[in-house]
Amino acid sequence: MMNASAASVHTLLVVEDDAQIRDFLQLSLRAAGYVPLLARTLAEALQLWQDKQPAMLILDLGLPDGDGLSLIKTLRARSDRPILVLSARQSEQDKVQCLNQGADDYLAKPFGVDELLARIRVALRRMERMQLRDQRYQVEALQIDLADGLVRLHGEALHLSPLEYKLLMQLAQHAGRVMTHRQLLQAVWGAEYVDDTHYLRIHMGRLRAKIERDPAAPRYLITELGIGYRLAAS
Amino acid sequence: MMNASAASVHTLLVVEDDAQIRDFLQLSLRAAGYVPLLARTLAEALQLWQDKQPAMLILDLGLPDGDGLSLIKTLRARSDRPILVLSARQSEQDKVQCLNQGADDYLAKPFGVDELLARIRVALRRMERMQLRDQRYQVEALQIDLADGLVRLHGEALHLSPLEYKLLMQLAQHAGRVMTHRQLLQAVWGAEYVDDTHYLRIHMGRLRAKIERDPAAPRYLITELGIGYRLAAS
DNA sequence: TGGCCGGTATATCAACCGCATAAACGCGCG
DNA sequence: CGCGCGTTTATGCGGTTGATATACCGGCCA
Repeated sequence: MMNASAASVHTLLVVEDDAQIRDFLQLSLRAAGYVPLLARTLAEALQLWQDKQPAMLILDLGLPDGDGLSLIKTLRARSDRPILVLSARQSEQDKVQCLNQGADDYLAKPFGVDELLARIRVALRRMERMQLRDQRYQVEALQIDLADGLVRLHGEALHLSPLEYKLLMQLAQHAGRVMTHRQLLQAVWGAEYVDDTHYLRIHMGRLRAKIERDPAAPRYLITELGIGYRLAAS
Repeated sequence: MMNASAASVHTLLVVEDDAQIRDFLQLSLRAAGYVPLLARTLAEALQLWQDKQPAMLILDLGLPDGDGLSLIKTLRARSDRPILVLSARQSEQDKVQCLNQGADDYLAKPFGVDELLARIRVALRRMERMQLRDQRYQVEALQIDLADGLVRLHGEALHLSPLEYKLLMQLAQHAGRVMTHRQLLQAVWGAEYVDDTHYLRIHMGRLRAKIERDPAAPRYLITELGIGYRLAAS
């Protein structure tokens, strides 16, 4: 059985110029089960944001190379992900300005780790509710709602096992493109199972039995010989 | 600063026992274009919440007639609307506890009006993105009124324990969609109970005993193996 | 054409894990 | 004290999973 917590590992972008605080944040976040990405400057932050697409931003104001507010505005324009601002400044005006520009929360230094973690949790919790909203995949009679966690065939829901569901979601997220055996095994079973293509065959078979009208001549779940599998695109 | 347009006038429930602060909040909020509803006690608050369905809750901790935390848990179990906590207590533990139980923000006294307004704006802004769903749920003989908190089976109201009620409301709010064990535990028991799935099983069983005609073959309360539960949609 | 072979699909079955249910316990409250 | 409710403990059941075995299918070559 796969690890449940592995599914909800969040990547957090931390923008902080002070090396000491940066280390402190890195350790705390990692200890709490997150994957922190560290940036020292706004430019670096923007790069990482686009590159890694972290779940949220933790931004320390007062960076050397520019105004933190501009980063908030920029990111808010592109994404709905949570932004939490840390700052040494206590002034109400600063807070109001940040919040108005699109920040979701503002935490003044000095703060406790526990409060920081709690506020991160709040932000992520809320985001998860909104996030899976309009992700939907459809080809012919097969329809996959990631939001509802439902898979429909000719309109009526069909029942998948957790593993089959994971597998199908994985394919649906890269619909139309080939996913290699290794990729699928890595994503569904974990890194240790990367070579056991055997598992894949079995469960692909079971998936086809439920999804395909004629499993011997699959219309949705295409096998790419010697490479992997692919979910047909519209 | 411009006012929110008249089209989006928001009703805010303010729970505050100190008359002076209450007046102050009332005036400030009204001046900012909101419609404040005032409550002195938890009972009153609960009543107004069900009655008027305000857009969010602003809760002062330390009320005379009970624990504010319980109100947070109760409301969070029934609704996704924002909860902002005000408190004289500065301790980190208080903050963490509130945030874990489902509060969206925590503002320690003394605070400035502008910051309060900014944080309210953030909460409402975010909420508007999430579309609230219908306040009534019905499938076949099962009918749930989220507004007045009534559950009917074949037309006649049936009695649920507070916990069963919370559980069912939570499911009804996301009717048709799978709710994970973690989500349900977080919403009903709190963030600390996120891993105790056995609580869920037991109380789901009791819910089914009251709701389902044949609990062994549930029609409304569907279990999604390895994932969570789902209230069947029409 | 027929046989071999790598890669792939299906069948069967046992072990295990997650789930449901029952029943006992503890606690607050009238 | 007895009642209602939430928690804890115990136990049986069924679905899911993965191991093993067997059948398939196309390409290649003699």
